[in-house]
Amino acid sequence: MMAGSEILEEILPEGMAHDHSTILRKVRGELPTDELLCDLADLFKLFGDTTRMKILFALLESEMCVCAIADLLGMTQSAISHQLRILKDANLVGNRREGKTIYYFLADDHVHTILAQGFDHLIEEHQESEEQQHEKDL
Amino acid sequence: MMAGSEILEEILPEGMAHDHSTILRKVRGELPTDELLCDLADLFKLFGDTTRMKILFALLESEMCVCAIADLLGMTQSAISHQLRILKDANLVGNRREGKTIYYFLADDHVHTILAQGFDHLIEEHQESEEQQHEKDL
DNA sequence: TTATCATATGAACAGTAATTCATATGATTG
DNA sequence: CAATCATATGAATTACTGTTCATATGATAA
Repeated sequence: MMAGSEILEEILPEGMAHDHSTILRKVRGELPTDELLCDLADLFKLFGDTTRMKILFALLESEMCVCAIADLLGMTQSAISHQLRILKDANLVGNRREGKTIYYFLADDHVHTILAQGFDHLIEEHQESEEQQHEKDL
Repeated sequence: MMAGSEILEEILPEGMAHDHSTILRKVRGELPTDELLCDLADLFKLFGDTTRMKILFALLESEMCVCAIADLLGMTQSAISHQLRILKDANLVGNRREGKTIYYFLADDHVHTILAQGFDHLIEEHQESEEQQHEKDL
């Protein structure tokens, strides 16, 4: 038993104390490529800003021109324009020109689905914390 | 016609040139509260980092101890520990102790659903760009 | 063409967030 | 108890990101 663990230590690479090789092999095989994981993180990053979140929710209701969004959020036209560019580069929104004004709209349904999913998580989490509060009350 | 637009300009608040009041009223009514939108952005922010994304995908396969994750990602134990704390504070992961080692696991199914949704978007987008490439080829 | 409106953009600045380093905690073993 | 292992944490550093400011572009109307 003691002798066994001594042998184990010799086999393991230095600096690593206990054995995760089995799990590591399994997980390594299932993990997506680095590139895909980065792309995925980059996608979620877009939803990880309050301003962009507000813009997306607004566009969920109706297409809007830049200054309308700026007015709605009480922010600079420039700030909104910068964020719209980021959203457009990621193909989350599109735009069309009508005279001087440019209208932005959601590019596809995925935005709606992703937002809804996040919503669900928040709501369930909120309900859980309410339940915990309830348990404390008893 | 000209007189009409002059009257319009008088009615509109200064600095705002064309009329979005109708759309603004509609959208303002449907927009969630600032607090909810911030919470939602904060949630997505968690998925918006490559390291955390990798950790979550790893835990999707199996619960893991901190040093196994560190080894898997080729990163410092400290870095992983910091990120795990963030994920735990947000209730996305939980942990259990077994002797000296602490195992982390996904807290609920929402993580899986949210990640899958993001995945779908990426894949569809990728397919679209392939189709566009195809069109160019013809 | 000139003036104006709507939007875009680059540079600068400020706030945020991830990693590293050193160290602390907490559990186990001898 | 001392030593070691696994993990956590605080401070410092570095990199990134969002907003602002000034200005540019592009379209329309006079």
